[in-house]
Amino acid sequence: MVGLFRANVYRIILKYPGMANIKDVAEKAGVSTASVSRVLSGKKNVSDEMRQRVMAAVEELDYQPNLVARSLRSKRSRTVGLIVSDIRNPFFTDVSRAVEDTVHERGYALFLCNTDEDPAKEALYLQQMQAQKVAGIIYSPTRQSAHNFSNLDISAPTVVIDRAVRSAAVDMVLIDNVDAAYRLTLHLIENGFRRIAGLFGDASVTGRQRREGYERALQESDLRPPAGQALYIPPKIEAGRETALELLTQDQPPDAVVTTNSLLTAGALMAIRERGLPIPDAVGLVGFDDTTWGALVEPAVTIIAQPTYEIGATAAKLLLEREEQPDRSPRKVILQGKLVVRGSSGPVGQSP
Amino acid sequence: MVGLFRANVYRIILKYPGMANIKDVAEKAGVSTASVSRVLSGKKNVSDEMRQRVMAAVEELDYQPNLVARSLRSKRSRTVGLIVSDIRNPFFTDVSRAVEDTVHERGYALFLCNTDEDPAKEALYLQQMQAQKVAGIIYSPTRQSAHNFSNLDISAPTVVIDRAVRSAAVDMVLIDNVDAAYRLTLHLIENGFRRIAGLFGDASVTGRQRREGYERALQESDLRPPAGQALYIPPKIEAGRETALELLTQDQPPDAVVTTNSLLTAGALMAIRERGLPIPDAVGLVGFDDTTWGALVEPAVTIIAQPTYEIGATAAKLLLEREEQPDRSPRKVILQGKLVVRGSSGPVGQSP
DNA sequence: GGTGCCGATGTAATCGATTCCAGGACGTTC
DNA sequence: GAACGTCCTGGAATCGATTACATCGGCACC
Repeated sequence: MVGLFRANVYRIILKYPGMANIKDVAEKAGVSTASVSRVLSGKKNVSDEMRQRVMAAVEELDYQPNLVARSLRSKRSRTVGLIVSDIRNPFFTDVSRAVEDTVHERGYALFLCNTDEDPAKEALYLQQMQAQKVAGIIYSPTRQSAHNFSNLDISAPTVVIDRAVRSAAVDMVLIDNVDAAYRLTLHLIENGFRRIAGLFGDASVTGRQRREGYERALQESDLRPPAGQALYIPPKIEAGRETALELLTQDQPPDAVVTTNSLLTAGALMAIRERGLPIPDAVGLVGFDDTTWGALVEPAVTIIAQPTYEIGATAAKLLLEREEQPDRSPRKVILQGKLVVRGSSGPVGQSP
Repeated sequence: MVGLFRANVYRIILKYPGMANIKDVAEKAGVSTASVSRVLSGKKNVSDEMRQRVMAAVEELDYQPNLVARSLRSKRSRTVGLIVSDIRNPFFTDVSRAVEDTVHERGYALFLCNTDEDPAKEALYLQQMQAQKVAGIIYSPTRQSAHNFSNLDISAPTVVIDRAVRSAAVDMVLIDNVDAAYRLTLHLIENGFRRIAGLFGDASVTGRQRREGYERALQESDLRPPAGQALYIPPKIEAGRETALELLTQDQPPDAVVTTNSLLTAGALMAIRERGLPIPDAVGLVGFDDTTWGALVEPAVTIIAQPTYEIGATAAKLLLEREEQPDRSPRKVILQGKLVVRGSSGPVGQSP
């Protein structure tokens, strides 16, 4: 007797609330589970009476469909995965927010992963997401993966962001990195800087592309990267700081530094401060990404503002569009960075 | 004939690679699916020969278990949900990274949601996560939800972070906000500030607690919040800026401002700059959270550094522990913020 | 040698939905 | 009134795993 009572309590706890399943709803409404499913999935060919009875039962039982069961049977889920190197990079923070907003509007949930630019971690996450049967993946590949993208056997729809890949058979949302870095560097040259060092991220293809734009701008003005002062380094604040410290101690230090992401910019700024050099009079500084701090430091830092929110939102839209039209030909959306001129880039000799 | 051929191609595409299921593995190995499952789940009572045959078939077919099917049957998933107000708040960015690291180590994936402090969105996300059958939820509730936490009928294991809730029946990871704000305010007083304004976030209970610490510190020194200068406002940069601008225009402006999160700190800093007031000589400024920029602006901002990574990691560990021991009594982990003294907080009249 | 236990394996039920298919009711057409 | 199409509904298969239960062989014990 006691045993039975216990069992009942247990059952009640387990069943209530929100634990009713489609069978319970069907019973309560006096219809089949097939009909419940039809009503809930908004199919037509359902009578008004049926619809009402089912909805009443749903209300009464506080029924919530089990999404796991649903995706098992229907072979698709309302979940998308986002793979970035590190969510703490403000660029990816903003992108992730945009992605989440956009997919959420359409009833999708978001898986988030950080790869730390580690191809092994990346491969693992890609596999895990596919095992979870995500509807699609938004993905910022490491340099290695960008190279052999086609070997990655990703079967889920994929949108690549921020970093171009070789394979053309995938949607991409990028900015024109060569052009952005070109404009950024040109701006320094126009303001009178001549020995322009460059700190480029070594983990992704964006570093290479941005270096290309940097070199092109120098070339066109008959300048060259100062020897040993255009370097690929890990995209981390500490690496930026240490490398910049070293540059600034050399015999012929640079009169300006181009950096290609906000972490390197922060590191370089710290180094310049530590050396006690006035910006921009002794050293100019420019970078990428519009961070909170970039506008707050003094002088504020000249940067290329990437349309982060738009990148994330566009990627999410492309992905969900592909759900509808799996065979649509792949698109490559190229957005423009915006040069935001502030105090850190000169002109030389005219700062207050 | 053509039709048949097509069908085969389609099947091949669908099946390969990585599309083998447990039945395929069982057939290839010449055993039952039950045995495959037993081998893969690392159960004992499996012969060596069985293990080898199954593993060989798994290799050969590049089999990956379908996690959706697995969680449907076994009624648990290796996914945890994280619900924050906005991932772009540096506090939550860091926490999310810590959570992801920690759950990933144990083979779990992470769902991320932003509620924008909107109880409706929050309720929706909570429901959605439970429908997805997450293993647990890490959750930073809005003020409203913190109040009626027990009414939320969350059936999944939950760990509340950052913001205490009324119900004691849930794990929590918090910092001692009253004490932190007390120390922060006391520090200003000790440095000679007297008219200390306060900008407190209005969306969460942390704002209230931090105000309590602020008031306590003032009281103990026989001071009071300047009339109309201790305010609850939305935790956004723009709100912080506008409110601070207004404060600084009053007849008797504050000689220092306490802010309770990094967004309000940034806003207040902008306002002080716009008014052309020197920090800390005309106005002192202190806040919460150790952001990149807080150390880079001049003068650098005195703050309470919250142990963000530890908070996230601890919350994740508590959650996964509860998987093992569902009936363990709830724990409340209280961590300490660390006062990081920098230039923005004085002492008055002695800045270089 | 019978009994009982244990370890290894297979068969089949099960999780909770969707979806294929069959069939009944009803209307239309010739 | 037979034939046919359409609309609505329910029964049952299905998705791909886990797991309860049954079976069987071998070994120890009395």
